[in-house]
Amino acid sequence: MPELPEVETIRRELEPALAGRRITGVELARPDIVGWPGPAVFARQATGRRIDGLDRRGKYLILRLDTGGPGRREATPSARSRGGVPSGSRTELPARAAPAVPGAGGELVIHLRLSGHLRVLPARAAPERFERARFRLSGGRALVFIEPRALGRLYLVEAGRYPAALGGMLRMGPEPVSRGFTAAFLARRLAGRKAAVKVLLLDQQTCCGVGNIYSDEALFRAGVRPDRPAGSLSPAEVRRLAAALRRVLRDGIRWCGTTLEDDRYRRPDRQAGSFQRHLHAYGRAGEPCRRPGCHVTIRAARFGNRGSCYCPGCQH
DNA sequence: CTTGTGTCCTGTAGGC
DNA sequence: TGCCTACAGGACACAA
Repeated sequence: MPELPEVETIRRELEPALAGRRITGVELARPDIVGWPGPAVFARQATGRRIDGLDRRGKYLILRLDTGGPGRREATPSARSRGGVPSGSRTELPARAAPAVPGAGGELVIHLRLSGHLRVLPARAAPERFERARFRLSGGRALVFIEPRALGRLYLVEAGRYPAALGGMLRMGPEPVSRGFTAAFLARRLAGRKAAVKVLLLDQQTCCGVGNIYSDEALFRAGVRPDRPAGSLSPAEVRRLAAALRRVLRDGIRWCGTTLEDDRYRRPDRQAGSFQRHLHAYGRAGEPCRRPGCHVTIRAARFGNRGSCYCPGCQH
């Protein structure tokens, strides 16, 4: 499942292929994956705009778009349907100039949720299995959004102006790989809370970009059990946890993310990431702890309706 | 404000 | 073989 390191890997690997390209058309195989605004408005307003660069915030990937203002090239209308696609299963929207959006340009925000993938393919490539949306680009290629579970979402907003559907973007805490993410900040977030520390780590207001894999790994590295009441951590444990979060996420980026057998995450070029080789806790229930000298069996448990794995020998 | 639960969505795995 | 259920997971809505 794409968490911060996976989304950051995708951002880095897609940027060269996307930056400077213009969106010449949008096809929505599943209009309901558009979270904001309505699918027709989304497609119309995305069309014709240039991708200036890619950003990431937490698990959100952001395609920075130009203003769609003066000097914008009129997009080429394309009613040509692609071969082999049953008409009707796909909403083909006419490409038309969007009304100029005032201000600093737009953002095409993508959340991959649990199983979303992005690929850059020849524009006329046959539809991928589970393809939900396709952005045709200048230069003869297309950005394809593939999402088996259809929980992932696409949003189109004016830069920085997030609707309620994207309110999490505004409430999100500091980037855990940045200097703004300090032990003092984490301590404030955990102080006085009775909820399991694992549950709070998954809260994007506490540690944005963290999901189940990296929270389990950070807790392992910090030597803290996931079910500890958050407020019960000592200052030293909070410091270890803040450092572990930062390091585990950086390591995840260094190894280009975690690709498990279920293939829920792959890099845009279909290569696997390799952080799975460095996992100590996540997905290892029933296997022996990998820490030298510790052979305790990794245990599985559920907190806050979520699976967790931890080592009873290393985590207290 | 905090905490817990339900919802979305669909492929996969397991039981019988 | 085939149906059924449980499960996975992130984010949000809602209830207590």
